[in-house]
Amino acid sequence: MPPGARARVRAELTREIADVARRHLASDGAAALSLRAVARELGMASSAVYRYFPSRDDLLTALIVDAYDALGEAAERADAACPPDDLRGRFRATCRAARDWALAHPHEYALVYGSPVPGYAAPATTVGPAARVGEVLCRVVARGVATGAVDAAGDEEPVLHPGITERMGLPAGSRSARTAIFAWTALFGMIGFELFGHTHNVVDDHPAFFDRAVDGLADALGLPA
Amino acid sequence: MPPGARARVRAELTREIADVARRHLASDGAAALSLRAVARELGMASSAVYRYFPSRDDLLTALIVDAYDALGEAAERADAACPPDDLRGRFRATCRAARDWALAHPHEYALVYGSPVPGYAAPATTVGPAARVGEVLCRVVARGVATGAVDAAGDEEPVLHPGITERMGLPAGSRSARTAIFAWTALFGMIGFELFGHTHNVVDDHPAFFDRAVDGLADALGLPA
DNA sequence: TGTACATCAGTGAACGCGCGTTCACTGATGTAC
DNA sequence: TGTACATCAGTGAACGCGCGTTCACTGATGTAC
Repeated sequence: MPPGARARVRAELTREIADVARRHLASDGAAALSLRAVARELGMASSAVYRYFPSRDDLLTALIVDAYDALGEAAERADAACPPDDLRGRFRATCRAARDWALAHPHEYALVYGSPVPGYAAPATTVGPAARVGEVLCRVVARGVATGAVDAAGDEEPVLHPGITERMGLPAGSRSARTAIFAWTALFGMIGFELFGHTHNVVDDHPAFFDRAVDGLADALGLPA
Repeated sequence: MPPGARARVRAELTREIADVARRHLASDGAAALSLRAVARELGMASSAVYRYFPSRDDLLTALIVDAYDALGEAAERADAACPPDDLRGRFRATCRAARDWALAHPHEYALVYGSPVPGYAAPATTVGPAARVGEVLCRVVARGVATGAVDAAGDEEPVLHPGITERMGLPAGSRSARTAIFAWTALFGMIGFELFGHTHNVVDDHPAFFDRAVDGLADALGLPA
């Protein structure tokens, strides 16, 4: 037996616990997630879960990281499936992927983009995964800058964090960069409103509404049609 | 004594309970709101609260309605303080009022625009109050339509609920109406992202970022500068 | 290869907590004659 | 104006629940000689 035999079993069960927790999250929401219920479903004593996750909050953190990663990966794959210079197509595909993922995983979406869980402070581990969708959008803009398709003027008073504009290859006072970040917030605003029912009796055809709005954002960014 | 003496005391205490509950909500969030804690703070038996609110959910509903109303009133007042034909000014003032209110009442904002409270179904009572901010924006657009400042073309495939476009005095396939609803979702997207910390280390100057984004939305709506 | 020991997974009982809601009740406040 | 009665506010005990976390423990799995 390899020395990692025990470790592998351990990793397996850790994953299994997280899977069950994710399913509970998906059906009942974050507030209803309980260590005891997860342990019950796995047929083990509630105390045994503590061998794998030191506390409920750590389990929650794992789910948050997983949700960000799943959403981020969906966005990245959609983007990667487009020709690199089809900027508008990449932008559209990324936005759609985010919406599709959110509609398919409403509770996981709510966990990361809804109200902060009371008494829970997100650790640094979540920062990287949380940034993935935004970074896809940044890369689209960066490509546009490189090929000259995106306006690189920087005549505004800077409002963004310097690292963001830098990553897009744009000056601090860039209108394009600011618009990209706005598009990012607007994207999740639309998704959240649809998911949480605020557009009920307001929007009839959600997919079409979304697509047109995304095209409007692409226009604002000056992405070639 | 007037016959309403008892009723007045009753109304007073009902308000007092809601006030305490709102303070608890403001400091600890919706999930932590408990009938017992409210009763404790008021120095009464927890069972006594049931004379005023038949259940925890009814108390929550009252708070939700109050939050929507407070936000709606803030938006309406900001709008009303502008000259009726200063469309861009009205739009800007409404958006800013919404942001200001949200920043001042983060937990109440989260209660109504964050994740849906698990196991809670919003009753019809909340529908009217929930629509107030959106209706202010509709009225601004409607005014623009009346004076000819807003583009009244309707050559798109309709995606909105008919009642919405009707209220703005626009045809079903109106680009302006669709953009207005998009602006509404984008507005709350920005506010939510700022409030829930997603723009931390992304946006440095939030008020300036917000103002420029709002101006961008006003541009998209074609509101005269 | 075989034995002695250390490591680790998992158990089950318990602690202490707070919650929403119900119920039979005591008094006080209003109402009708 | 005074009394008999109904209404209502508020009490306090109780029910039943589920939670996160701790702790001393039993066995099984791996390790070192």
